[in-house]
Amino acid sequence: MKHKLLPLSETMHYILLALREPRHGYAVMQEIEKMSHGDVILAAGTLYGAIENLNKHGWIEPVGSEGRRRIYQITEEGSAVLKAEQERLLHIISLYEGSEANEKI
Amino acid sequence: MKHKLLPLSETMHYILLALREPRHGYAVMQEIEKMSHGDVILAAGTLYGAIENLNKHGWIEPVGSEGRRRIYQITEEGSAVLKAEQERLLHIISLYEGSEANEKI
DNA sequence: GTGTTTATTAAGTTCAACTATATAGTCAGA
DNA sequence: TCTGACTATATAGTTGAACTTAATAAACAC
Repeated sequence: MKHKLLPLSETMHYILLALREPRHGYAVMQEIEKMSHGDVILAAGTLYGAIENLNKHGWIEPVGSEGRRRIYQITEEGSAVLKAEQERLLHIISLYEGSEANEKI
Repeated sequence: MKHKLLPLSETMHYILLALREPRHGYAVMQEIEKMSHGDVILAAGTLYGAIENLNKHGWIEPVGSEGRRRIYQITEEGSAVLKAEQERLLHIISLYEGSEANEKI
């Protein structure tokens, strides 16, 4: 599953995590702020650009709309990417000696 | 500790991890290939550019040389960055429901 | 002595993420 | 009701990390 936008950037990663539930762009922005305890606040341009990009790659897809709002959700391919990303991160964390995650991968 | 090259890219992250031991550029390249089980193979341009950048930011420093080889090692500031990065990754992993790392952060 | 590995440098390209701005609807309070 | 804040999306232009490619050169094996 080699792909040009792997490894996932923090932006892409959080958007995919947020879209495990169907959400429109603005709601994704708010969910990410919440998930990250306010550490990650995406600018509008970054958010909508990334959504367009993820949609183009088939990792998320539109699943309806409410007025101006366009609702997206992660696809099966997107979920597979998330799973691979989780394993990549667990591997990197295992390289920190003394880490609580050691010996897990 | 807000910084322009945070969050750490995979490249920067592996280089810092490799330089917890003193190493020259080429040895860093090999260590990263080994650490990542061959998944991450840095091109020469990427590696030396990143080393220059990390040195400029004070996260690694030259600690001697052997002929053409210039040996670098992580600084205290670099170690602090690694620690922060570890925590960031553990937090993101905790967002995966059912993950073994859940409830750790 | 020819080819491979070691070791570093530099030029030029790509694209995600950024800033900044434009647009427009909704909604609360003065 | 009008003024500002919030909701919601879009787009133009900039920056810089990571990439490809290639040049240079020493050391070593065959």
